Amino acid sequence: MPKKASGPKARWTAAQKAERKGPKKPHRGQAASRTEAPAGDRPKRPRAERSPRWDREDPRRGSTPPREDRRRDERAARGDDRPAFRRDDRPARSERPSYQRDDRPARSERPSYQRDDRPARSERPSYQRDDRPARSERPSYQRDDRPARSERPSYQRDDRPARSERPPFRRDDRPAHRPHDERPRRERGDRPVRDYTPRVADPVRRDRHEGRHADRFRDDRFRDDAERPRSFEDAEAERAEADSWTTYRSAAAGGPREVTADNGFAALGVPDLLVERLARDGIAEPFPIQAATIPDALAGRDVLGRGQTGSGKTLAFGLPTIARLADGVRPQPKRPRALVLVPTRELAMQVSDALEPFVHVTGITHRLVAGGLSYEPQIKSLQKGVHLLVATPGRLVDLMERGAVDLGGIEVVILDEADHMADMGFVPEVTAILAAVPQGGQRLLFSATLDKGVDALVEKYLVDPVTHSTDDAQASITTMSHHVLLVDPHNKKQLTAELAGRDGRSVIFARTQLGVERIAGELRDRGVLAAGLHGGLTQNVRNRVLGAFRDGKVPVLVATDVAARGIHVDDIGMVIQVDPPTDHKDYLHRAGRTARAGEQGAVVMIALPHQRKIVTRIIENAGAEAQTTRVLPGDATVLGMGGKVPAGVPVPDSVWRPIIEGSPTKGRRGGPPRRGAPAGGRPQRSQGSSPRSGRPSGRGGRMGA
DNA sequence: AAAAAAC
Repeated sequence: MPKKASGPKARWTAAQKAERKGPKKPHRGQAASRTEAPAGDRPKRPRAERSPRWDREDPRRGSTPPREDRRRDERAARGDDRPAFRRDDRPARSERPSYQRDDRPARSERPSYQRDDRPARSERPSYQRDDRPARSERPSYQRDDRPARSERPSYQRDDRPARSERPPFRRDDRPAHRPHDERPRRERGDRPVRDYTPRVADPVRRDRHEGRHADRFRDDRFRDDAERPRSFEDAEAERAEADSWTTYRSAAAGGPREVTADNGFAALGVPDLLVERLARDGIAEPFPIQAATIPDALAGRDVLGRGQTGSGKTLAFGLPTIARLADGVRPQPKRPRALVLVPTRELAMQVSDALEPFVHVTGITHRLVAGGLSYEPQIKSLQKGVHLLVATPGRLVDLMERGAVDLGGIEVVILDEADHMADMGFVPEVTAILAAVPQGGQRLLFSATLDKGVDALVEKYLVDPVTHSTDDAQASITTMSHHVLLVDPHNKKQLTAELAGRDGRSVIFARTQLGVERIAGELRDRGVLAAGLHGGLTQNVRNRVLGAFRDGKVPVLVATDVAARGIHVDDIGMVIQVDPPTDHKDYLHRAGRTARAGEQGAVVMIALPHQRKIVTRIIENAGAEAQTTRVLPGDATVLGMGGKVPAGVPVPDSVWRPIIEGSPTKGRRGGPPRRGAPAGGRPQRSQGSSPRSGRPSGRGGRMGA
């Protein structure tokens, strides 16, 4: 085929043109070939070659193949297998329907309404009929770009009652929720720390706090000397006076209390709002660990805090963190600003509850994130935005993987029971979490037994930490008495029952989940109302058991080390250990369930003769001094410690089962559960079968070991 | 070495 000559212009003669045209290569649009051969003359193609569409017998089409098919046949006859859009036998472009002009984007590129396959207009939902007003003309709720209803905060779901119908706390204009700069300065919570220095030197305030001169108060405000600038000496003198006064006030605690901001917490730099909230609970003076760590924590430093069990560590890290979060900066969705990591779910709940009043009073938000609880509330409040997260590691990592939380906004991380969180079992999750947190944020590590175990974490994630250790005071150790009771194996169950049968609350620690179940059952069989607590139970049961113990419905809690750390229950008079703890740290934590915050308490180690050595060494390492006594059930030593010989009549199922299992409607389906069988919150780890499915008293074996 | 920590 001659190409266009590049030299002097050659022109075709008419004959040449006519020859060239021929049937071989007709011009586009001329469609010579279309009329060339009548359909009937062509050989019939084998069935397989025909258009599949045509093969479907459509009665409407009659016997003549449609035009396209005819064309294809003609092309095939010519041996022309070029694609349709390259062929020259189609009608002129302008003659063809728009969808055959070959210049529209591929179907997948076209907007849905140009794909030619949408249902008829009347079949389409109203928002797809293309006749609604322009987006900008439509009301906001018809713009189709707001998040799904379930994703929106409650106040944007369009179904709440009118503002005037709602209770005041749902009207969304409470101080904490007003934009930061519209709030009065007093409520902004962004004043620098030094603004929180005690105002004890103000005589007007002092009068008010003392409750004297109540009727003079208004006048006093305008007294000259109340306004007069004070000299440094004046201030110091008045501060000293006020200090002695606060001491007096807290010593004389009891009865309705004045709400005052002038106490030891204010002196540490704790914001007024928090100090006042503390005072409302009668908490006026910080514990040593709080006094030691709060100023550094408020200053933003990394802190390692080691304080006795029951010495108020939760507030030591909680107050400075809350103070920091109360700066008016609202968290973005899914991006909490601070994180408290704890090793057990119960402790997470306790920490969350303990911080609640202070979170509330500062108008910030916090959220418990732990396993065994439903995902939805946790995910929803994360989505909504929350300042402070109190979490167990497993669930938090889970939520990270689900994309429900982004730790990129975390400013403060607290590891409660930090040495435990640095244990092998926790390390993968804890490091995953710490790696997801921005570097350079504040880190607070607390534990009663903070030791070298955290060194690796400290090295990697902390910057110039300051260590505060207050154990030399040995506060809890001294209000606690330690005993080793040596007993022969065949007497161990009876001895345990007698100690547990004492008046008041006791906790019994055993080594394994099976041990817990067995001991709790054996105690009930001897007439002591006891309930087991361990990680093999559903969270429901765990909550109920701990709740019943806290409420006093069950006086004896039998637990694994799940309850060894941090769990606070008032007035536990005795800790009984039927299995020796792993090490001196576990001993201290178990022991620390009693003698909380200055109370008295006894720690009893029940040891078989062969355990004497190991047990003595553990207690020695713990820094305690124990009395070792050989005992028989019912002897003077046991009774002298408050032990009582139990009735020996089994506690009826009807008494203990409802306490532990709750209402039958909420319990497991399919009839009563096997007695004592762990409910299996985590199937892969729960114990396969009941440790004591038969009559418990019919089983031999020692307790423990 | 057990327990804890996610479904």
